[in-house]
Amino acid sequence: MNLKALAERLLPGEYPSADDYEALYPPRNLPKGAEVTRLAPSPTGFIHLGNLFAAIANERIAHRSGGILYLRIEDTDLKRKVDGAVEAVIRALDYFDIRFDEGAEIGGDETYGPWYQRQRAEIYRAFAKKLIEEGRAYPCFCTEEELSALREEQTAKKEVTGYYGKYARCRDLTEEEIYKNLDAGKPFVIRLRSMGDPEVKHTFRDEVKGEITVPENDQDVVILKSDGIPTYHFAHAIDDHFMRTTLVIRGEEWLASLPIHLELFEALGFRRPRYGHNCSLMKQDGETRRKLSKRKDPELSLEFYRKEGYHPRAVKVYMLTLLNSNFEEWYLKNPDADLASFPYKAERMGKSGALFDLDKLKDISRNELSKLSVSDMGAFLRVWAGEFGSEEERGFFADEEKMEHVLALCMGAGGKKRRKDFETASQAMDFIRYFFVRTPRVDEYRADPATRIAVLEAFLASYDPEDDSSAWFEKVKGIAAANGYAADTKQYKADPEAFRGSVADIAEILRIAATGKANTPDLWTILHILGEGETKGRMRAALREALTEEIAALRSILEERK
RNA sequence: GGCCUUGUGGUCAAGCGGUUAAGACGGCGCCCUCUCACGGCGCAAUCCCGGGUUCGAUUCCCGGCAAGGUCACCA
Repeated sequence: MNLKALAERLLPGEYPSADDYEALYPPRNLPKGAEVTRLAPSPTGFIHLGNLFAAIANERIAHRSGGILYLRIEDTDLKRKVDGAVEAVIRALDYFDIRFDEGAEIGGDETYGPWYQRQRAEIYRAFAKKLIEEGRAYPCFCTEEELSALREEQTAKKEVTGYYGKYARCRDLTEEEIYKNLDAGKPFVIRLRSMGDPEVKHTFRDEVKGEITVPENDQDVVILKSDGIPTYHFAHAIDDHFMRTTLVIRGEEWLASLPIHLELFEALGFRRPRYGHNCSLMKQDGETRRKLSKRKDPELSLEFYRKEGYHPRAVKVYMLTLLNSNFEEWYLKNPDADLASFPYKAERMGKSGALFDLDKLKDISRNELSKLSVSDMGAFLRVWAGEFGSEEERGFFADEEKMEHVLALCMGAGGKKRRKDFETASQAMDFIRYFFVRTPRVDEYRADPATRIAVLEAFLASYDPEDDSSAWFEKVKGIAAANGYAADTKQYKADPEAFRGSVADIAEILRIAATGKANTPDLWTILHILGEGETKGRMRAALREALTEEIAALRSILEERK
């Protein structure tokens, strides 16, 4: 068979030679040990936690080694294209401090571009043509119906499905048959003529999994679709070769197609990059665990974290603790270090899928937020409220000085002991709400209305906004003593029978009266921030409430006596 | 179903033939304390199962089992 003529008929025209391309995309001039990694999303614009997970790994490895991280867009499947998607991906990753050195929409050195696969049609065809000339690829005229019939037949016979060996019908078409099909205008795809035998296994060193065994490929996979666009597999081999990728870190769902890729590199005569297949994020779903899915799990969307108001650094730290088993320990020792200084290692990546743990993320989030300065926290919350908050919440920022005092209190700023009251921006805004507006009571009083009346009246009578913290608390103790409560907890614990309770109970009445909550940061400071008018107003409102309850109680007693 | 991968407390995990089997989150308890948060201390909880190899296996080998992934002209 005249392969040269067949190739010309299938893919007519002059194409640059392999050597031309080698010269066009020369090996990169990088220091020894520098890794070239990439992110190669399809342009759906949707980037989720799983993508971020892999992105962080690729970014760290490239930049730790003094190498290059680039962005390639795998737009070979038209159905997936969404406008503005590439910008969205770049923006989403930038939020987590992931910056590309080159790639689609990045600018900079154009040597290894273009980075949109659709714009690279020529190079794929050139190499497909070369493979046809060498007898390593051939046209296939099978229709989709024929292929699915084949699949059914194989399934029924419990044989491996696919286009291989004796099932690869177009593999041994005669020259005459091929040209007859071509003349009839039948659409065709180009398939690899596989030389492998799946019974033959090779051991392969994966950068994250270690030694793995991989069988040879025997599938005559499609390399060029009928529209002349390459499949992922073919584009991967050509692009990662000519973009001079040194290390492909990708999800372990690709492990199954590794044999195909290895054969492709071999057939093309390319030296293959190293591979690292990372595990995917899992989620507990009833009895079993499964890969986090875009449709079922809102927490997979990066948008979820922005809406909830997780700090990007918290998400990144959590990803890193899952990604590198020694990160957490390192971070514990270097809590203030730049994340970029962590010695990231591919071999320290987990081999098995980690369950996504929201509790852990929340803990990390509390820690990260507590490290922020008051002004950074203010800025973080303001930006969040601007985008996701309510009108009311945006109003909280009107009085900057007050906001600063509130945040300083809730973060324990200036003091020796910092607080960790804030978990996310949305939770924080809710947490500080009572400073700005009177909120409905969320916790119940333990004390009866009569006691509350006595305590609140005594408080109001003795309240002096000029009191400092200790003078103020002395008064509270006085109120406790006057009402049969122990003035300090130790006293109460020593002899619980002797008292109705302790200062803690008195403080609780005042706390709920002022904030609606039984648990808050330091009460004196809160009252100080609220100011004299608001403090008295809230105490009086609580007093009225207690009086109303008491009157109602007395009435019902009266009713019973009648 | 075939093939590949993985299997240490509820979760993330260290471990690389001999350890009281680290640490973190979560849970529980105690201390600190006007509540909470912070901080401190402590407790419960783990080597998937069965065979080997070995003086000795969580660790090495074999066989099960379980979980995950994958079997497209999608990536």
